[in-house]
Amino acid sequence: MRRRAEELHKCNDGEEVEVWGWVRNRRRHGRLVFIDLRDSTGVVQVAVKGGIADDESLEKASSIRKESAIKIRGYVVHDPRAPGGVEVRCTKLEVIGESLDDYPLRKGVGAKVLYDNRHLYIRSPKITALLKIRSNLIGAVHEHFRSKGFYEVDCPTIITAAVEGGATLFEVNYFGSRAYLTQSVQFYQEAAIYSLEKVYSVQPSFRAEKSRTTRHLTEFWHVEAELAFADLETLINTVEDLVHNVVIRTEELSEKELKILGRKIRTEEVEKPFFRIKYEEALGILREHGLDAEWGIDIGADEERIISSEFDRPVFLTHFPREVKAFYHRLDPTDRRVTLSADLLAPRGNGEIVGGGVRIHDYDELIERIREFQLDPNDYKWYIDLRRFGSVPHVGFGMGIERILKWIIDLPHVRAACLFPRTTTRIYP
RNA sequence: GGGCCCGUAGCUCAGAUGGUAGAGCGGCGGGCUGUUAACCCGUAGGUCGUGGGUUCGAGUCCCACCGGGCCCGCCA
Repeated sequence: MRRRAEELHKCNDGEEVEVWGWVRNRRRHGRLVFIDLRDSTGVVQVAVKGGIADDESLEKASSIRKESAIKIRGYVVHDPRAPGGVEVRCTKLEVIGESLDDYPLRKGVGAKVLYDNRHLYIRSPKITALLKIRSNLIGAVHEHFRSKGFYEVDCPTIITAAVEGGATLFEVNYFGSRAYLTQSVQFYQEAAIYSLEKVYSVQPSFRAEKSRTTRHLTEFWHVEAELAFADLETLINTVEDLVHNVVIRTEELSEKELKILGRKIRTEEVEKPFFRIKYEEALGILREHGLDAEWGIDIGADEERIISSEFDRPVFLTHFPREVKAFYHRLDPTDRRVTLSADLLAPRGNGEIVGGGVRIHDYDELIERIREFQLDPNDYKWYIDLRRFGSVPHVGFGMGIERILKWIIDLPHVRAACLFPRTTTRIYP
């Protein structure tokens, strides 16, 4: 009977099993060969011994290359000398798909080799664990939104006008006319709330900015949501619930994978409530740290680090000046210098993980803000049109999957959270 | 767009002050029935990223380019 690597410790001594998988490593001792056999559930040691296995199997075990796919027939033995306390004594080894060359990855290879061989590197137990955690996290996002009455919508990724600015879009030749890859599905979701009221999506966004830091990807997975009949307070509570529940749930689902990675998700970091400070208060904190924080400055990486190091839980930064936020942010009716916006900073200098705010629902205010940013209202015709037919106050936000992962499992770079990352310098494999 | 750093064997790296190259791992051959990134013995493998310059002589100094990494701006 075929067994998975992770099931073998539950088997009785002497139980006959088949294990199918890939040769992770091999150690030869003459007529005794150890194979670390890997499948999607883990790694198990196979002992191929002369006298137990037939000579053909022993010879094959002795010469087989790393990452060859093989089928082992044998019996289970609990043996303290085996890693994990259990191994399979092989009676018959069968090759399914042999490695045709020496495997290019081994201990000690550098980041470039690993990313050049990402198609192979993702087989490693650590990357396998990481991909499972990512899958658990995205599952938790869907669980959360569905339990809160949101509908999932699927929005186009080929668009004609920018959401943020103009300079950071990837251009696409669309049958001879100019189109772009989307940076955000926000505008489409804003349309969808007039049908479904509460919507969310998980899909890729594209940013062409030539940013080369450990927090940037040119293609990243974006959780976005939009809510009708909502204000800033509702937005903040919605984001707080989402981040709290998703991190807690991911930790629950990923116990085994976290052990493999040697990581611990600090669930105490997502205890509610998160901190909430206004832009103006943030300037005060910066001044206490000796910075010349004038009204109107944007909160950059250095500033974010200072602010987030003041708190041991995530911090909402709200009420940014109108000049530093995109045109669609609603101005605060009680102080028109600022927007009703909220960014969420992760602890320990992990920076912005969520950006959101109240959207402008008033027709005239939207036109005014588009002009203020020297954009052409004709580029946003249908978006503006939404304000002409039953417009309601609404809010929305975007959250970066890879940034959440980088934060909660201490990754060195957001690209480590991707199956095949896309950065300014990497589009292959 | 701005700043800093790196490129030497398949991989990870060492090669002060200029004198034409080394180690470990991996590969290959041999040995080994309890290893855990196995070990032991032997062995092959490099126009030093590319192009140009300085010099009697360049892996080493200078310039340009290519490839990669980090930080900032910008963002999730």
